[in-house]
Amino acid sequence: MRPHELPEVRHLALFRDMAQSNFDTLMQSAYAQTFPASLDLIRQGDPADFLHVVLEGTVELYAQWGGRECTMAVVRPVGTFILAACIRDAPYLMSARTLDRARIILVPASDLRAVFRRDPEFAVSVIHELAGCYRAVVRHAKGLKLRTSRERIASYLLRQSVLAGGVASYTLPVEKRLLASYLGMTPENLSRALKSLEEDGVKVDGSRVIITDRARLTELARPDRLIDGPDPDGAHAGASLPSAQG
Amino acid sequence: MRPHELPEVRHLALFRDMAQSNFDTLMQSAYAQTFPASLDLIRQGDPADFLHVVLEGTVELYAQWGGRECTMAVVRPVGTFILAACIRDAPYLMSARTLDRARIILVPASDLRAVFRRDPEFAVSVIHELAGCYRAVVRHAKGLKLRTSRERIASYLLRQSVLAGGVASYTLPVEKRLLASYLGMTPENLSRALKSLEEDGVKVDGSRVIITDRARLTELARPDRLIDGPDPDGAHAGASLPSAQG
DNA sequence: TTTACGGTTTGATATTTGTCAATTGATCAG
DNA sequence: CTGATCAATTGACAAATATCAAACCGTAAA
Repeated sequence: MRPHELPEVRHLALFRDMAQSNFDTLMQSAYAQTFPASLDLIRQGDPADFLHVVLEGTVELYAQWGGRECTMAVVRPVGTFILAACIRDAPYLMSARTLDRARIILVPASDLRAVFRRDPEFAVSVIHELAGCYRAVVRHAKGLKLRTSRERIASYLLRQSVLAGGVASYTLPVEKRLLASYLGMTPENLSRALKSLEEDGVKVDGSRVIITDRARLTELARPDRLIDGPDPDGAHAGASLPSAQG
Repeated sequence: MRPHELPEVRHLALFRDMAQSNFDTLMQSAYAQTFPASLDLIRQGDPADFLHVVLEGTVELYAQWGGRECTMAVVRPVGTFILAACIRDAPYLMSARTLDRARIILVPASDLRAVFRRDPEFAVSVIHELAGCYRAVVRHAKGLKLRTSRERIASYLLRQSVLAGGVASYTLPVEKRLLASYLGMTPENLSRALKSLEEDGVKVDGSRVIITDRARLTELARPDRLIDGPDPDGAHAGASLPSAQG
């Protein structure tokens, strides 16, 4: 692991409050590795051996069933994934692959479980992290069940704008087919819906998003803190796609 | 609280391992109450004041947005709900209402937070519980995104049969409109789909389910441990509807 | 520059799903 | 027993969404 990387990990909400000695223990058995783009990191169903921490690059969490697959979340630096499987010592529910070249730290799950049993501060951090992950997935499920495709797209586009500081224009952080899958629709459907949304205050040209009528878009998206976040206290940052992992 | 109730709570995975003194502290500030059917217990967006423990009866967790609503989970005895909101001291993401007359214990969230900070065993239990809740919602989301309506229904009917011990016949534990909402479709859609499923090995007459051709139904449902559960270690029971709450 | 590749868009079409309205059926209070 | 109520079903229809195929386009390798 590189010298500047340790402080970055230590700065994460998950590792911030634990005793230094325990942090050192965790990191001694951990190792960092750089992976090329489009590489499979995890196959759903495999036993959970390592907590993953993304230092650079982007990782997609996706699920498969019966020959189909769908994107569940995207993890960006500095974020962790598959915490829950590690804790339960259970098989991964999701697969993971790199989208870009990515640098990732692998923390052995067994050490993780040992440390939160003897470091109360770390246990509390894990609790907060898990509660946050749980709430993120509940939000995602709410969006899928309560909103139509157009509404999900509108909400997503508006939320990205807000996360970027309320700007009227920005670029999409992911490919459209991935976005479509994340939002629970086909690429074709997304493409057509985006075109139709020009009448509702947002224009998308390539990966460039331009909000032409914020009021109109907001009216359609009806943003809701209980779906779109963030949690009021804001214990962890909102990634470009709500990083609903663990 | 009644004398026989305390041991039932204590027996829950969440409270089983904590120090007796801390359990006593929690229960001293808690109080039990009996509610009539169809009563709203929690409105989404309200601050999380109490962890709820269902002792008797049934509670529905549901979400609302823009005049629509959908069922997210059903909690049965003995189970807890909205743990995550309590921990984060954040607003509830879901509403809750009784389906039957229900007896519920209310544990102040502030005490909860105080206790898991000083009782490592309890902290570990909370971690396990949250990880389990997280995984349950991920499963639910996977089902929604990867399966069609018919497949979700088939999976549900098959899973219920398995949970009941592999029986060929059983009665639905909830009303069909609730089931429809839980599975992400309209009651009309569920009704028609159920009829069409007679050709796929299951017959539903009123609330009576009869599996007429298990192999056929299994072929359609393609049950998957990573969606339908349970987690291999089986730390907590599978309720009639996967009780994906916290 | 040119080609090759993969993402994206578009068109035509089929399927699924939702909506609205009416009817049936079961349950329960009076 | 009877009416009221609400869940469940059914039919007709509309809307949303998926599928399949082809064309388009931007990027990167040759």
